[in-house]
Amino acid sequence: MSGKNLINSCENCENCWKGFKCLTNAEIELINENRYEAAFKPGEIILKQGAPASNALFLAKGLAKSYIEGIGGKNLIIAIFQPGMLILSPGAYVNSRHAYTVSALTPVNACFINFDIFRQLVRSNADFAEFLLEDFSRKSLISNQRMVSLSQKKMQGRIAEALLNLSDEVYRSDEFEIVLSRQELGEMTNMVKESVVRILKEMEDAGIISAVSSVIKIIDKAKLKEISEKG
DNA sequence: ACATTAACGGAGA
DNA sequence: TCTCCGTTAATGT
Repeated sequence: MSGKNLINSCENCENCWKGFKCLTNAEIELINENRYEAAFKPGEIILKQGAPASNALFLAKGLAKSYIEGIGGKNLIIAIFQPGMLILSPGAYVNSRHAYTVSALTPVNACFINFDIFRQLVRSNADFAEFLLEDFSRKSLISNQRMVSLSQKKMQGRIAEALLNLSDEVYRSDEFEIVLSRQELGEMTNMVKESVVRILKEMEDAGIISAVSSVIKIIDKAKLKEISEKG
């Protein structure tokens, strides 16, 4: 960790969580005074599954993955977090433990805010609370949908969905340099890395994508969508 | 339709 | 050096 290039205030943070727009100046000040920003290198653990959840976390810079350390040492990647996103461990309101591990995929800056402060704002500001509810609900919907995909789609469909997701939501481009390894792509789509390699090659041979090491290019997006939807 | 295993070369620590 | 990654092919369920 290093202490370079930290944000000096919430007001001038371009990547602040949109929920903070609901706060009064005094409440923003409260957040700012209780904010602990830290920098992480790729691969470093930001939140550890099972450890006490005493903070709300905001990603100010970089990309991070959340994953559940499952059975037999197998990981399941839950989500990719981007700047501006709230990372509030679902366990925070339930058992005060992190339900999943969050680690940095790129250099990351993250702001920690004491959960008691966060909870205080939820109680005192209804708009803030409602925004949080919407944020949480949206993540829940996505999670449920992913459960269906992982359990009902075949490998091609799962990979297609993951690639479309990365293209549309994370990189916002049809050509991107993926920060995930083939192993991690497998942890996202519930398959072994060998299968990931094989499916990517099949799709490449079919002219749907190009995947040269970490640079992925979507050539036939319509076809990829079809594969994703058909399962 | 998948996982597993083995084998190999390369990158990086 | 050792470990992780990407890749291919053969084999197992």
